[in-house]
Amino acid sequence: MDVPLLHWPLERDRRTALAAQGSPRLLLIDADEAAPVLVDCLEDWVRLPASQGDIDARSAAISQRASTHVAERPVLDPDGVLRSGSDWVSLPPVEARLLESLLDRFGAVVSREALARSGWPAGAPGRNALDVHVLRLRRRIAPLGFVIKTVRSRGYLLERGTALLEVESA
Amino acid sequence: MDVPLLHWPLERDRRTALAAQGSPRLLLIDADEAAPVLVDCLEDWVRLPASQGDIDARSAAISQRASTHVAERPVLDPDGVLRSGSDWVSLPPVEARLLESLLDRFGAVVSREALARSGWPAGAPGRNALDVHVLRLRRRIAPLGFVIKTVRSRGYLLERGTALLEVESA
DNA sequence: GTCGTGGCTTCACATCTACGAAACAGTGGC
DNA sequence: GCCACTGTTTCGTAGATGTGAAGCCACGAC
Repeated sequence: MDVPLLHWPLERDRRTALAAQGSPRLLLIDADEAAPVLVDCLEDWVRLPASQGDIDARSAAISQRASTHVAERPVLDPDGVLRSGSDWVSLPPVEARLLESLLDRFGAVVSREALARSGWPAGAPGRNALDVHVLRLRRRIAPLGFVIKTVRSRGYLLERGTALLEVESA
Repeated sequence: MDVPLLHWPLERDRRTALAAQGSPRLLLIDADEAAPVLVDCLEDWVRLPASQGDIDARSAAISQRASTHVAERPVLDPDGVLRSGSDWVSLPPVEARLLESLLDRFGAVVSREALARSGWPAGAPGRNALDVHVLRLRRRIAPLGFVIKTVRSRGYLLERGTALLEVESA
């Protein structure tokens, strides 16, 4: 709901990071700074000084757009392409099957056993294979704004990322 | 290209009309007027008095969004001429048939097998012929701003190129 | 507290396959 | 003969999958 406010051009890197992960953001620019070039619909800017009302209005507009543009859950088409909004990534066969399971129970826990069965119907390979594929899957879907949470000793759970916080500490 | 400017709330009806037909617009609101609630991505507003620079910046952003939102795809003549806007390229027979398939499923994956069938209805030549023709097709359509993405082990996908960084070699 | 262990994460590596790209050659129209 | 179109060979590279090992962390035993 809250749209992160950041100063422009001071927090240029943060803006780039947010844009890359498809998160909404509102740029606050100084009185004498040139207007930034917007990169997508999830961004807006206000020139300082600005009233709280204006800032709130623009935040609300961005939030609304974000909810229109970014679906609650992604869609996995039969070709292994995972889509969310206008973004997409292609998933290799094993990961596509894993994600299909997670998507069937979006927001709920899927046990490791169930995941392994859907990933390898003919029987799982080594014990570690599932872990590694979950790791790879996590990295692949991160740009779309989704995360796979671990529920220790229970399984995994797919949900939307919290979008607002993360700025990379490199 | 030009985004209509209209006064808010004076031209309320005009705004409604433009919104209804999906046209972009920029609202100019008086200093003491509350910020309007935006209805879609093709709208923005500035509080008066505003610099021409700010107005231009927001106009440009709206224009850009408008062009992004319109799922523009190229058109393929029966003669093998591919058109997009005012640009066109002529495609040789095999490549024209390949592109026709990709265009039928614009934005979605087309399998290599399906492509091969449409390119060579009588039967595909060597395994590599498709790769080479996709390569040639890519180079041919690049100037029009379209790209063919590879979805490994699944097929190919036609979509619009991302950036507008026109490289015109004279 | 500390220690150990199971559960999970991450990296490094090996293998195999799919794809990309250049270079070359044959064919046919003009 | 020149040139566009087509197809083939060949080589290089990036992606997909699996395995082993190191490390971190929570939690219970002590």
